Order: sequence, then C-alpha cells, then structure tokens
Amino acid sequence: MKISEAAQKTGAPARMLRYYEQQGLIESSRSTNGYRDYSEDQVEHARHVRALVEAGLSTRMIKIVLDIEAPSNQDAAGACTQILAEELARELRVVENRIVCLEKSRDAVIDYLRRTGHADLLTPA
Amino acid sequence: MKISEAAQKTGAPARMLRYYEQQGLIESSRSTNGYRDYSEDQVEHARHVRALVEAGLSTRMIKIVLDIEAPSNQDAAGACTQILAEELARELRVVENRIVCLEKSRDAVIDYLRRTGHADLLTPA
DNA sequence: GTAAACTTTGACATCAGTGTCAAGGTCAAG
DNA sequence: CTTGACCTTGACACTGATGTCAAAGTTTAC
Repeated sequence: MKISEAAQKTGAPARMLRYYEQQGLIESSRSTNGYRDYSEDQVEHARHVRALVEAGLSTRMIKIVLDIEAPSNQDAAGACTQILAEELARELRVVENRIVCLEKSRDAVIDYLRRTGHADLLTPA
Repeated sequence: MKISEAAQKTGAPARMLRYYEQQGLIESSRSTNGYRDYSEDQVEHARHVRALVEAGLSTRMIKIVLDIEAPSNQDAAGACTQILAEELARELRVVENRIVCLEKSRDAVIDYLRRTGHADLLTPA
C-alpha cells in the first residue's frame, strides 16, 4: 500500500513515516515508480514504532528497544557488551522513574475526575 | 537558599528553575538584593515539578496536574467544567497509553539484560 | 490529453526544553 | 578596594519531533 494509506492505518502522518524510515526505525519497499510500498507487516511495525514515540521514547532509545525485541537477535546475546548493558540499565531506571511519575499523575487525574463528579468519563466504552 | 543550591538539591539546572518559574510552575521569594531565595518547601515542590518534566509531561499538563494536586483546590471542585473534565479525560488516556508502552519497553529491556547475563545491573542497591 | 490527487525529495519553520554567553549587580575574602 | 564567585535578565543556538511548502514526477479520472 502507499504511504497515505499506511499513515492512516498507523495513525502517524506520512511525514513521520518518512522520518522514521530516515532514522532507521522502519522500512518500506519501493514500487517501480519510486513510491514507497508498505506491507501489512511493515505497517504493523510502524504502528509499534509510533506507539513508542508517543510513549515519549527518543528515536535513539527506540532503536535500541527494537533491536532487543528483534527475534533475529534473540541468540545474538553475546553482542551485549558490558558498556551497552550499563547504558541500558541506566535508561531502564529513567524509564522506571517515568512510569512511577506518570502513574502518580494518572491517579491524581482519576481522583480529581471522581471527586468532581465526572467519573463517567473514566473507562469510556 | 540561593538558586545554585536549590539546583543542586532538585537535580535541575539553575537555568531550568528560572524557566519553570517563568512558566508558573514554581515560585521563589527574592532577597533584598534581588537574588532568588528558595525555602525547603519550594525546593521540594521544584523537585516534584522536575520529576514530572522528566516523566515527559509538558509544562501545560504539569500546570494542570499541580492545580489538581493543590490542597487549596480540593474543595474548589466546582471549578471543574465539563470541558476541562473532558480534556483531562483525553489527556488521561494518553498518559495511560504511555504507561503501557513504557512498561512494555521496560520489560523488554529487563528481559534482555537477564538473558545476556547482566541481571546484576537490575535493582542495583 | 488535461486536471486533480497522489508521490518524491529537500528546505525552511515551529515548539519545547535546554545550553550558553554577555553585561551588569552583589558579596565575601584577601 | 580589588578579585573571584555568585546572581540577575536577555538573547541567541541547538535538538528532536513535527508542520508545511515548493518543485517535480506519477497516476487516476474525466
């Protein structure tokens, strides 16, 4: 499929799909005319990347996470140097902090909505 | 205390304390010479704000969360209009999505570190 | 075959969160 | 009283994620 359809399916603007590709986060084939051509799998992957972006991860961090998730690398564990592992551990702590903070904010907002009689807005559908 | 000490205690660069103040997220008194003067409470508050920033919340969102958390507003619940509540509910869903995503990334990283024999880097101290 | 709707790349603009620097005031130590 | 370390504000620069626009090729529909 072409980029606009892929954009619509992933929820990311076409502009961003090109950007992610340029950043090495996603891939696409090219039709004979030079148009990008996305497979379902590629769209699925793009959706994943988009979710990570929206979670607030930097493209740099996303690249690492993707690499870790890649099944082709499940056995390439040896490639995890001490240096990389330490960096990952540091990033991990950042992510964990972020989660804790977001949970607090979430709870504050939920609480507030409940108190103000807008509980109906929670868990919608 | 003066700004550099506050900066050191909150982990935010002095530059950022000024910025947060300018954005209306924190406050400080002024000594007679015009220097900012932070109380322990103000430092504590700044630390909180800093954590929210590091969690990836925008200053706009942080302002809202702070407002919600403020005890002085616990009874001002009536001020929560339907519009604001709906916006909050939307933001809430964004935050929840973000949490889910970050948790997945976290787990992937933890898993990876375990598999690569770097479990010792987890839960350090 | 022409117009409308797409695509391509590349450039420039914006926004928030930062870094950094300049010009000047303040203060403590010598 | 001068020097050095701190503070002030203001300006300008950068980065990453985006929007947007222009120029050019492509495809679709009439």
